[in-house]
Amino acid sequence: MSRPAEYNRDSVINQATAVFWEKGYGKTSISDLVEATGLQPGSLYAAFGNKKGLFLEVVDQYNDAFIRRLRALRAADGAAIKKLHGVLEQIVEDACNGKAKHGCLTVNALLELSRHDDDISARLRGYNARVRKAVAWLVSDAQAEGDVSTERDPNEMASFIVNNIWGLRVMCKSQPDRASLESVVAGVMAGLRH
Amino acid sequence: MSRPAEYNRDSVINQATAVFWEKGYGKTSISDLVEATGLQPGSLYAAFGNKKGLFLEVVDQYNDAFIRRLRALRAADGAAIKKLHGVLEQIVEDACNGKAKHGCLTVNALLELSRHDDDISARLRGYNARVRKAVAWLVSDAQAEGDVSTERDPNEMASFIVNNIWGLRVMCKSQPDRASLESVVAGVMAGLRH
DNA sequence: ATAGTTCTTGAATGATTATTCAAGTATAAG
DNA sequence: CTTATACTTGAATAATCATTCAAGAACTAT
Repeated sequence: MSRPAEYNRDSVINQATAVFWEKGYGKTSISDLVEATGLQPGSLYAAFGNKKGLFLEVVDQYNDAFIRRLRALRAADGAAIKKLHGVLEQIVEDACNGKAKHGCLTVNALLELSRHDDDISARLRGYNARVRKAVAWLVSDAQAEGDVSTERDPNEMASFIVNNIWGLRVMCKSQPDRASLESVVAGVMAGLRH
Repeated sequence: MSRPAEYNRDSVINQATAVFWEKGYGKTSISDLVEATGLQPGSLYAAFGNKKGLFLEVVDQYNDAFIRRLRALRAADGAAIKKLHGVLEQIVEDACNGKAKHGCLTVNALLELSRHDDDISARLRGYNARVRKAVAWLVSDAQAEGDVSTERDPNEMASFIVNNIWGLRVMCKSQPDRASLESVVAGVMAGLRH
């Protein structure tokens, strides 16, 4: 019935993710995206509407991946407290080996755009709520297993954990030493136990 | 010998601070700064070199003010643990009453520019170290007063506190409820005690 | 083979940007 | 008053940007 598209939508999004992650939204030009994806401006606009539309799909895919990881973690074997510790350690590890030198796409986007763009800030707020929920389930498990204080609500403790995750993702942009990051993790674990 | 300048340098920096804080670096145009300061482009460039030069002075002034506040706090009367609690509560309060709806100028700048600009990221790294030092002194006082666990180094505990400060300043951009923020503070205090 | 549909191309558009600079202006010293 | 010096003005410059669109290309169904 019609000419088939030559590109694969998911891989275009992945290629765009790399550019947005490295340069940020404002500093990524359509030219950059044309170069990274191999699509001409016309095709990009036909497929995603505009620059913001493409960015929203990028952010969605990125966020969904993180939330899926958290949910899969809950279903896996092992103590919940170790899973929580592992999430934080992974962030520290990524920060140290340079994998996170661009920080977190979501946090970057939130700080860059939330002032100017209600679509994006609403989407990121919703994402934040889902992450907190996923973490709260892990906290709840850990409480049931006796590894986390039951004095406070799992949702409140999840806020505390997520706050530290976001802090770490800011911190990792200033090339910190591992000791500083590890002491953040130690502080979080101490805060959870009591 | 020459025509005297009609502007006051500090008040120009203050006016520029308001614009950069609200709009971010990239979205602040020279036109915005001309409007806010009353200086024409030529005068701005004569006084500050370029947009980045003005921004650096803005960031320096903003950071120095926060560090001065921390140091003054140490010299003031009262228990150190209450001072630390007060710093966090102030951030929560600002986040709730909308005073911090633009977040933290420094964190915003770090995330927006650290990838592209070594001058700015180096400056912000130094600033981070000074904040951590000032907080570490307060932790050290609180340990001496018996309100904070002595099991860990004051510098490490300061990293944990600063991480949460940065987290809060990210969080406050997504219009959170007060309960979430308060539970962050509760988590930090629990982490310090044990 | 033809018609219909969708995809691709990439130059053109119009807006916005940081920065420069030549001309004009105000002050102080001689 | 004259001259030297420094500040102020704001239009001009040259670059970059997101977006559009008309023309050409590829595929399917009939």
